[in-house]
Amino acid sequence: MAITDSITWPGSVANARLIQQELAAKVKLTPMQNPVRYIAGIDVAFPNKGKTTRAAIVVLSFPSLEMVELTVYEAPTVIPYIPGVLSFREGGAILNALAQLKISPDVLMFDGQGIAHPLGLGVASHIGVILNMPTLGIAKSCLVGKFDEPELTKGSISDLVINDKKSGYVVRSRDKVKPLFVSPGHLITKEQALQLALQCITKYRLPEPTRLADKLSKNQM
DNA sequence: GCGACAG
DNA sequence: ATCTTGTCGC
Repeated sequence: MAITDSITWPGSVANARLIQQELAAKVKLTPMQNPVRYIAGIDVAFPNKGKTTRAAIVVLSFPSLEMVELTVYEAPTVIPYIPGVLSFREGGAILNALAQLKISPDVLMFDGQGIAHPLGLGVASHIGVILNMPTLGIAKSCLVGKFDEPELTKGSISDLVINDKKSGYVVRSRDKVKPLFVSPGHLITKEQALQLALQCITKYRLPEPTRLADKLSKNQM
């Protein structure tokens, strides 16, 4: 798919936060209008002791969840992991990987947060605003917010509350596993993000898009 | 000052 | 996240 934008390190964490603040103001949680035919799963791994940044993307048909395309993009790692500014570490490689895609997905699912972020701009929201397309975040742990532990059975859900606002959901995707943190990224409602996540969960903890992207990023396919 | 902290 | 093999639990 055609990508014209890029993400580069702003020089400091303070500058990164300023940019996040600007972009966060552009996030729209309006209902996704078009039907989802293709959903992409995106994840990034750091092999070679972290020296290499490898972004992996899989495109699945929806709701059948059949893999129809996959791509990987590698580059030297430039930014260390700093909580809160993850998208600047992974964003560049993700955009380059997306540019290699032949099929244009209708929505992008990320391994990380959407708006459930200190400044309201997790990696899913950041990429969504830049590309002006629907995105959602599926994180494996909590970054910000309060929540009641969901029941231990698969399908149990509780609200993720940030600054007294219901911003996303905590989802038990399998019996007795650590819950997932679902939040909308851009151009999608939190309810739609939850429904998409639920429709992509099969027999594993992670939903198919990010589960397969994770495997691909680690050369396990 | 202290603790928390996506991947 | 990464480095790593087998192994315990459902």
